Amino acid sequence: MVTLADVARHAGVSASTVSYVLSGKRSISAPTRERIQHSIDALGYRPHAGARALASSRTDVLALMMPLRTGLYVPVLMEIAMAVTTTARSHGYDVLLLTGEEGPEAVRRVEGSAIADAMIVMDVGLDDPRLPHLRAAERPAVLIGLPTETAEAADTEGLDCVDLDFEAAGARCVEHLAGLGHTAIAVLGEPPAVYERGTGFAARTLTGFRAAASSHGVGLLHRPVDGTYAAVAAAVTRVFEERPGTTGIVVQNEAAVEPLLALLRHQGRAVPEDVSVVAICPDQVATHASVPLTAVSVPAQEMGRLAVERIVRRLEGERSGGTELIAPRLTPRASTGPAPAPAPSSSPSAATEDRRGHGGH
Amino acid sequence: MVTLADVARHAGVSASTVSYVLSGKRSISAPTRERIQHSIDALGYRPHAGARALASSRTDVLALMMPLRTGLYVPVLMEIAMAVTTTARSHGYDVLLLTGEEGPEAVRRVEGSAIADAMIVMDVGLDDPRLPHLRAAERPAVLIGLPTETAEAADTEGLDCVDLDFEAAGARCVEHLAGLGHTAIAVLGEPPAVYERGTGFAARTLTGFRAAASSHGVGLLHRPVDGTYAAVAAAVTRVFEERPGTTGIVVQNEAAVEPLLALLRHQGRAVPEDVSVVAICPDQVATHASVPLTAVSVPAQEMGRLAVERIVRRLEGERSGGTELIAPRLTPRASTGPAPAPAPSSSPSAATEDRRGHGGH
DNA sequence: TTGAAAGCGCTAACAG
DNA sequence: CTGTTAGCGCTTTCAA
Repeated sequence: MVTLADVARHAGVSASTVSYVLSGKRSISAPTRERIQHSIDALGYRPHAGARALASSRTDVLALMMPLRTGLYVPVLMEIAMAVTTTARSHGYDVLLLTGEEGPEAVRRVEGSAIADAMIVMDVGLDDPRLPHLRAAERPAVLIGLPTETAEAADTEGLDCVDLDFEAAGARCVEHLAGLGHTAIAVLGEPPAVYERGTGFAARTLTGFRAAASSHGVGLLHRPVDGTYAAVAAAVTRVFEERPGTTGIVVQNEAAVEPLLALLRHQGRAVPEDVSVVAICPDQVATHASVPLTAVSVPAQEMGRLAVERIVRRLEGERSGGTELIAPRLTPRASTGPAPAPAPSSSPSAATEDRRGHGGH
Repeated sequence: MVTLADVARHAGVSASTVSYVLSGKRSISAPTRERIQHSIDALGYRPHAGARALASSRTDVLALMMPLRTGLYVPVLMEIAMAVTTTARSHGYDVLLLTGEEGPEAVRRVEGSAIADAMIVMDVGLDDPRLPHLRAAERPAVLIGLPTETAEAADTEGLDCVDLDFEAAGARCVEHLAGLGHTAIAVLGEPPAVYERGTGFAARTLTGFRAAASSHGVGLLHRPVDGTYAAVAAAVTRVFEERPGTTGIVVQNEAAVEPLLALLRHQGRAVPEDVSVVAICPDQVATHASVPLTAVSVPAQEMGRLAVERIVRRLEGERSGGTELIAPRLTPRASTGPAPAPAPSSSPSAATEDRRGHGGH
């Protein structure tokens, strides 16, 4: 193995000089620098990561905690992971992948063993058991997600968070439909398991849906669904029985998109003439669906990139930056249109919540 | 930070004794061991990964090279990655995730910087530029995939490989259909890009398709397709124009599965009465398809697990284990049945290759 | 069964 | 602008 000492000898300088050429932490005369650089190339020298970590207390590694739990849409996670590794590399960092359910234990492991300089934490839950450990930890952490139901109630003290503003995203979807005259809307949400474990983004989106429905006087039904045709069919069928006047559907569940469109087709409901559909999903899914979908895009890449940039800044000494929410962007496509002529009478009175009807349909 | 020296002091022993308790590399009297263990717990000691790596030349990290290139089905990759991290943890290893197109450079980086003890390499191409570097490297590597078109022609000297036997898998699909009396078969393959860059598994499957078609006297058309409805429709339509007698379709492209089934439905071709469909895909996809698919399953988890177990054995001193192919398992489901009554005359003469017909249809 | 001590390869004062 | 030197925390001979 080629060591720094080898390079120093080869170049006829001291070890520290070589080290400083590598780190750039003090100025070296052009001639020596070139000579050293030449020796480095000639010998094919690479600094030993462990030695460097020991001496400098920096590993140049970021830990990515990505528990892959049921109900999550894998391609989005993967896209985030890719963006994280790519961005990290461009800043000189490698990425250690932590999946699995180690939870708090993994946090302690990273911290205690100095395995990574910082952590990026995904799939954040409302009462995430990792958070106390993250706050207590020396190393900085950034969450992709928020551990709260609303952006305001952010119990985010000492934690950096990056995420899509799902609350605004949910509201935006409802607003879009309300603006087109729809007054009865159904939401096909993430699988039940996702809500049950209190996943932050799902909870926040729901908050947004409800707030917008309330303020626009729109009726709203919310149905978690697994991403199977059967589950979607059951949910949608029930929705139309319970609220025959439903003309707008918001779907926040990538796996449910095609089943939904197939079902509507099957039921003879035209999109968007009979039913308008808005999705919250990656652009890729929205544009490739069998009907191009009006959608708020989930900017997976941007989330990964922002998280890394945030953490890198913190590692460079910057103070905690609090919460950074990406503003939702809704792109109108072929799946939404004006509400069809309404049934004879109707007098939408006030806000409406799940399973609590409001008069008029 | 709690160091080994702290523990030693706390327990009233020397540093080396603590180290040996941790590594178990020499016998320690029960009393001292317990005392030390108690100190470790009391102080919350964790060995410093960098220091350990420096002193022992072992990092307890495995590098996973997973370039995410276009045309690959992400959930399968993710499943492999998960299996890798999980299995690795159960053996005491962490996983460093390398995506991106660094290729050979990444291999050198891992090797030179002693960043990981071994590498697991995915998305192996026929003439993969990383291979020479892997052979030259000190650290062991295992490929998930084969860099060859056939299992025999394995230019696998000094490389460990783990994979599904895609060649046998391809053959198995054709045999299954041939056994049901189908004599004209079409293959919907991976996206063109996958073949163009010489991805090993796609090439090997094709080899298997062709060999089986040849030996069973079955006509075979092969069409790479992107996973879009339009691409599938174009390919299938052309197939039925070129070989109207086609009654069997093999699909090796997860994204094309639903578009294919939708198209057949749309064309009024019943599955399996008019057309039998066999897939090569994860069980998950086969069972959740709108028609449960007869399929050779892609055992993503098993591949990841085997790769790690293989590499762990090598790190423990075992010699290179060569190539290990998982035997394909075809599960009959609802998508295949006997070939429909054939057109009046036919005299299948001999083997048939892509785009070269054989008489009788 | 335990200790003492010499590094592993690098960084970062401290000196010049 | 460059060299000297003292560790970083752990493993592992060599001794006892």
